[in-house]
Amino acid sequence: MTDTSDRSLRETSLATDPEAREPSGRTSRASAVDDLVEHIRTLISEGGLKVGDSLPTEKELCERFNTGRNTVREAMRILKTYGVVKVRPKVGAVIIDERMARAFDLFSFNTLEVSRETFVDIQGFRSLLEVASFELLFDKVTPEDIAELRQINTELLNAETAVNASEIDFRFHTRLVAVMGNKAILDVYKIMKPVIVKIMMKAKTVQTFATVTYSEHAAILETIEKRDRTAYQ
Amino acid sequence: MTDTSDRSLRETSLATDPEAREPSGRTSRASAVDDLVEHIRTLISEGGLKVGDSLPTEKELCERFNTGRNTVREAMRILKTYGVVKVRPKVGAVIIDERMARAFDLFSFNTLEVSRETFVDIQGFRSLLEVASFELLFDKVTPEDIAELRQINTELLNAETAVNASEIDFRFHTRLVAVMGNKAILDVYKIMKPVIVKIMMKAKTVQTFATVTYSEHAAILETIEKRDRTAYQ
DNA sequence: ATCTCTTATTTGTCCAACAAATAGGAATAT
DNA sequence: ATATTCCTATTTGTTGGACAAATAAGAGAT
Repeated sequence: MTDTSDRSLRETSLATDPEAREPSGRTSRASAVDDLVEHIRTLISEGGLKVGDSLPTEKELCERFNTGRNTVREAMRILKTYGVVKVRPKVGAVIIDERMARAFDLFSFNTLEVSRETFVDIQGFRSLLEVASFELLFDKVTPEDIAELRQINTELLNAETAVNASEIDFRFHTRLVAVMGNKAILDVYKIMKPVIVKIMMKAKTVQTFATVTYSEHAAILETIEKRDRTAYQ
Repeated sequence: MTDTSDRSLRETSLATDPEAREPSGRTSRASAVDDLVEHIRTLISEGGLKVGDSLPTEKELCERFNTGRNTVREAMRILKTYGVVKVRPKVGAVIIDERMARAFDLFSFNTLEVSRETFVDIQGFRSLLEVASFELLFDKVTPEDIAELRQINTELLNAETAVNASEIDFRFHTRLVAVMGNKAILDVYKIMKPVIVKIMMKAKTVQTFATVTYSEHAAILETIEKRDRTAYQ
């Protein structure tokens, strides 16, 4: 960059402190990337940057912190994964705050199989969520919502596989939750999708979906339409 | 790597589908890095890899998916940030599952303020959760639970700062949620802790915590003890 | 058999080049 | 003068190569 002589002695003057920089308290002293993330972090807080503000360009960050561009990119990649910045070509990195959504994204990363306990827990969580939200639905639901829900439910009759039916089933319930207009709840619900779909598929055939599940949905819609609160449960 | 001729035509054969690969449903078609993350993800699930197993080396990933090493590194950086892999020099990347810890890290990133919408949504979600869980509590709660809850509530009287009081307040509610014995709900609740604490602190002084909040908690405990379901709401 | 040292492999960082996207200005047409 | 189109410079996205740092595994010495 500015001078080409020092490859090995990397910036030591700007480093805050070598130890205990990692959030998780890793033992090893921070890498250049972790250092840089920390620097950018202080850059944001000390500079009083808020959502919507821009960060310096990659090149400027290279020069300012005397580091290579790939290092800058890896640091930015971390921030992007955190949901703290959003990067577009030519525009650069602007600060956002989608950390909540990203936090829930973590769980959609279903590389590991879901343990039986988690399975049960999420099932409980789901029913809790839906029962609780039922009260709210009455105040929020519109005829358009109901029409759309009925449409989705109809698709259930034409589903060819159980997997397909589960997806539709999930869409029905997601749409139901969406009526509440609470993004946090919707996010959580979406994140739990893989597990929920599994739950729905468990011990259900295509016929079951087309008959039992369909009827249940229809009953729910009727109940909502009539605002018949006591009929639920 | 294997062939040096094609710089521009990047592998299209292995790509699952270009659209709607992002969890958050972004519009843009996936970048090479996002593609690669997806590939590695399927590599893990289809290969039946579990915690402790190793991923291919960076070079092997380059060759297998016909991509540059920096792209591989950015993809791995995402996985590291997710808490799904742990990378050490010479050893390579081994699969871990520290997603929960990483979820907490997200909000320790306290440089940003929480946006107003998130604020409102979380508040709604929280009350929903707690109202809904109330029913379940009656069946699950033990005298030990109540004693512990009362102990926590007492601490509220001795809190010196609003921050301190908020923490205690959160601990009370967390403990309440914990009574349900549903880990999924508890996890979600913990993840939202920073936001919830902020909500609790908003427009509350230490006096408020010591009087109003304390009384509310006490009332909740009494209600639970009496199993007086109708008294709630 | 145990220890030490070397070596080969792998990740970490930097650099340079080019491709792709695009914001902003220049040139042109109306 | 205004609007449209085109061009250009800037910035991010991707690739390849080089070297440094860490270290697991094997070779060699005791």
